[in-house]
Amino acid sequence: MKGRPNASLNRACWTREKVAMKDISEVKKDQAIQGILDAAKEVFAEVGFAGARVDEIARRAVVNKAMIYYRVGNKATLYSEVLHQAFSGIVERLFRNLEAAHTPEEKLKAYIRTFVQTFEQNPHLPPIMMREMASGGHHMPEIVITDLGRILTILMGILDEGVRQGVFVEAKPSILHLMIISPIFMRSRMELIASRRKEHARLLRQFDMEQPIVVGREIERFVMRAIKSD
Amino acid sequence: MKGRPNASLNRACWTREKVAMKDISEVKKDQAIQGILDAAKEVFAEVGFAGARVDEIARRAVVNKAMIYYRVGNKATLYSEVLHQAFSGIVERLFRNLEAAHTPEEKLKAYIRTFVQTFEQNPHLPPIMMREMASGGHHMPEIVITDLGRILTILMGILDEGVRQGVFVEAKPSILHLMIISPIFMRSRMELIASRRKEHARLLRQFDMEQPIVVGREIERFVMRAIKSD
Amino acid sequence: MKGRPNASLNRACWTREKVAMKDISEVKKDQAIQGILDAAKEVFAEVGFAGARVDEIARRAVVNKAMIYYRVGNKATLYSEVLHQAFSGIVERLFRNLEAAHTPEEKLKAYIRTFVQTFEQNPHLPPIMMREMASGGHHMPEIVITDLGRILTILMGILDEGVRQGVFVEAKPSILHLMIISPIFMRSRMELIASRRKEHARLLRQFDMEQPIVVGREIERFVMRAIKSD
Amino acid sequence: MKGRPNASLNRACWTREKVAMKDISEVKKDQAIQGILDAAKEVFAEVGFAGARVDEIARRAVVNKAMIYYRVGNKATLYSEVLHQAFSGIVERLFRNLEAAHTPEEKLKAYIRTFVQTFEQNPHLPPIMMREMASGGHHMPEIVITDLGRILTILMGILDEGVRQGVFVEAKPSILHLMIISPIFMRSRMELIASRRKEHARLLRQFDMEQPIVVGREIERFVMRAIKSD
DNA sequence: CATGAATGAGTTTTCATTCAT
DNA sequence: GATGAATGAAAACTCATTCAT
Repeated sequence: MKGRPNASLNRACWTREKVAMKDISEVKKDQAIQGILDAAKEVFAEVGFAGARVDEIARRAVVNKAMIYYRVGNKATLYSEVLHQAFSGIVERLFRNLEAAHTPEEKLKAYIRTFVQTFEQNPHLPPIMMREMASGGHHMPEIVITDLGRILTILMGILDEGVRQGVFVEAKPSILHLMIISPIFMRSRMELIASRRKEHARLLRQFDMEQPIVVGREIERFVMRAIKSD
Repeated sequence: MKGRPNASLNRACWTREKVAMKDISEVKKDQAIQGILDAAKEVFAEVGFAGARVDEIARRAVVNKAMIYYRVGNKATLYSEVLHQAFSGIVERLFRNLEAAHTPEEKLKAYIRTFVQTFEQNPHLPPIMMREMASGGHHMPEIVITDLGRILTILMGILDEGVRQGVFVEAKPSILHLMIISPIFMRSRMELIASRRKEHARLLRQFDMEQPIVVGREIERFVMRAIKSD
Repeated sequence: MKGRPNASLNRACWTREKVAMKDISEVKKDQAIQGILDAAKEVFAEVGFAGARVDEIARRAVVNKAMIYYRVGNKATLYSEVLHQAFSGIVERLFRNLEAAHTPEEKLKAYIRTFVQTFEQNPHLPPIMMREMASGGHHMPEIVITDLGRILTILMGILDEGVRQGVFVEAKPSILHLMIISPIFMRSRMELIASRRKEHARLLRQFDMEQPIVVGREIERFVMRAIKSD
Repeated sequence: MKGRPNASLNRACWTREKVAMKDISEVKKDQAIQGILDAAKEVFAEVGFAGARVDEIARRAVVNKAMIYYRVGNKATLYSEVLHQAFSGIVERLFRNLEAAHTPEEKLKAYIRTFVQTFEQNPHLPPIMMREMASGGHHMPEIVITDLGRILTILMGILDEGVRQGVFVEAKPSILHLMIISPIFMRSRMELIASRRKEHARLLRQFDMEQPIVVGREIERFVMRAIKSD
C-alpha cells in the first residue's frame, strides 16, 4: 500500500456527493473499481473474508490481480470498502421511507419494509453481515456501527412516540430490532440450505419462507400484535 | 486420513449410548480428543473455518499439532466433529424440557427457555452456527439439518395445539422460530461489538442486552403477546 | 491446481506442432518451465518420485519453489510432464531412422541404434523408466504405453518381413525388444555402481561396458547372430 | 538405534549356519522378524524405499509399528535387511545348479534357468533390484555387489570354457548377463502394466510373455543361437 | 516385551503481495 | 497504466522415530 500511486479509493469516491465533471477515463476507472468491489462482495458473501481468495475476486471481476492492489489496495481494504458500500445508505433510505409515514404504526411498518427491501435488493449483504456479527464486528467500519446506533435511535423514537400516544406497549428496541431483522437475514439462507439438501426438502419445506414479501408481512403482523397496547 | 492409525473418532464416540466400561487409556484418549475439539470449537467460533489455524488450535489444546492429525484426521474432519458435537443433543434437551409443560403457553415458554439456556451454556455455538448459515450450510452435517426439521416439527405441534384450543392465533413456525432464536444468537455478539468499540459505547448501550435472562424474558413476553388470541 | 492462474502447461506445449510465432515472453515462459522440467527430470532420475523434494527441484532450477506450483501445478503434474516429455518423440525418431534402411537386417540394426542413441542422449531416461517399470507403470501416461505398443508393432513388422524373406528365424518381438533395450538401460547404471564402490572396481571391471557404442555394437552382433536364419 | 536393547538382527541371524538350540520364544521372535521383513519386502517392491511407509509395513506385518524399531531398527536397516535376505543365496544356488552340468552349453542353460527360477520364486526381487539399479546401487549392500562380481566370474568361466572348446564365439559376459536377466526382470512388470490398462490390452498383448517358462526357453534359444560358433 | 501415544522436523501446497516491464 | 511473473511467509499435512507405561 505504501507507494500506491493512485489512491483513487480514498473514501470520497463512494459518497453520494455529485462530482461535477469526470472525464471519461476517470469514469472508466471507477467502473473498473466498481467491478472489483462487486466481485469482492460476491466472494466475501460466499466464503467470508478469510475464505476469500484475491485470485478468485480478480477472476470474477475479469481484471488482473495486480490491478486490485493497484486500484483498491490490499485484501483488507477491499473488504472494508465492500462493507462500507454495502451498508452506506441504509439510514438515508430509512429516513426517506419514514417521511411518508405519520402514525407510529405506519412508521414501524415502514421500518420493517425498509429492511425487507434492502436485503432483498442486496442478497450479498446478509451473509456478510452475519459473518461480521459472528466475528464480533472485527472488521466492521466505524460508520456501520454508527449507522447501527442511528438506526436504533430511530426505532427508539418510533416506539417512544407509540408509547406516549398509548398505542404501543413498552419494548426494548434492540431486541425488537433483532426480531425484525433476523428472519429477513435468514430467509435466503434457509432457502440455500433447503436447496442443497434435497433429501431434507420435506423437513425443511416447513421453512415455508418462499417469498420475501410473505416473510415481511408475517413479521409485520407479528410485531404489530405484540407491540400494540390492549 | 488414509492411514490414520487410530481412528478413534469414528462417530460412535459421540453417540449418547452408554459405553459400559471404558478402561483408563480409552478415557484419557477421549479426554485428549475432547481437549482438541474444545480448542477447535473456540477457534472456529472466533474466526471461522477458513480463518482457523491448526497451529493455533494445537496451541490452545496444548497438544502437538501432529497429534490433531493423528487423532482427528484433518482440519475439515475437525470442523465437522465440532459441529456434530455442538449440535447434538439439542433436540433431546428440548423434548425433556417440554415434558414438564402441559398447556401450549407453557410449552412455548419452555421452547424459548431451552434455546436461551442452550446458547448461554454454549457461547461458542452462535458464531459457529451463524457462519454456517452464512455459507449456506456447506459443512453442516446431515444430523443438524435433520435436527432442525425435528425442532420445527415440535414448534409446529405446539402452535397447532394452541390454535385448536383457541389460545393461539395462526403463525408460521419457521418465522416464529427465527424471531425467537436470533436475538438469543445476537445477544452475545452485540456485547462483543460494544465491548470492542468503546467510542460507540453510548450508541450501543441502546443494545441494552446485558443479561441473557432479560433477553429471554423479553422474547417470551413479546412472542406471547403476539401469538395469544384476542 | 484449481486456481492455477496460468495453466501454460496444458499439454499443447509439448506437442510437436509448430507454433508459427511466439512472442518473446512466451518463449521466456517456456524456458522457465523447461528449466523446471529439466531440473525435475534430473531429480526424479536420481531419487524417483517419492524421493524427490520439490525444494530440491526448485533449487536446481534456480527458481522459487512457489514458481513451480505457479507454472506446473504440483509434484504429480511435474512428474507426469517429465515423463511425457521424456518419452515423446521416440516413435518418430524410430520411424525416421528406419526410413533409410531397406533390408530387414538394416532395419533391425537401425532399431537397435535408435535406442542406443536415444538413451545416451537422454541419460536421465533409463532410471526414470526403470522405476516406472518397477512400480508397474503407475504414473506412466497413456501416450507412453501407446508408444510402447507402436514400437513393438514396428519391431514385429521388421521380424515378419525378415521371416518372409527367409533371412530371419522366428522370434518373439517382446522378448527381443527387452534383450535389446535392457543392456542399454543398464550400462549407465553399472557404470554408476562401479564408480561408487572403488573397492569392487576389480570385480566390476568385468562389466566392461566402457563405451555406449561398444555396447551397441555388441548387442547388434549378438542379436544378428541369434536372429539370422541358417 | 543407539540403545536398542535387543539387537537381534545383527546379521548372524540370517546366515545359514545352524544355530544349535533355539528356545521357543527365540523362534517366535524370529518369526515375528521374518514377518516384518516379508511385509517390508512387499512394500519396498511396490513403492520403493522412499515411497514406503513404516506404518504400512507394520500394518501388513500385523505388528505394532514400535515393534519394527524395537526388533529391526530403522527404515534403512529394514531395507538393507530385506536386500540382504533377498540376494543372499543366489550364488550358492547357481553353483549348485551348475554342478550337474558338464558341457559349456549345459552350463549356460543352467545359468539361465537359475535366474528364471530365482525371480519367479521371488517376484518381489525384480522391482527392488530395478530400483536399486536406477538409483545407482545407493543402498546395495556390499555382499550383493560382491555376489554380482562372483556371478559374472562364473559366467565368464562358462564362456571361456566354451571358447576354448570351440563351441562358443567370444562374448562380453556383462552384456550377455544383462540380456539374459532383463527380460526375466521385465516379464512380471509388463504383465502388471498390461493388466492395469485394459484399454491397451491389445497393443500390449504383443508382450506375449504369458509364462515365465516360455520366456526362459525363448531366452535360452536366443542366447544359444547367438553364442554357438559356426 | 509390547504397544498406543506422542512429536520434531520436514514436505507439499497456498496465497497475499510485490516486481518488472 | 496494466499485467504476467515472481516470491516470502505461512499453512496444512506427513512421517520416521521415540516415549511411557
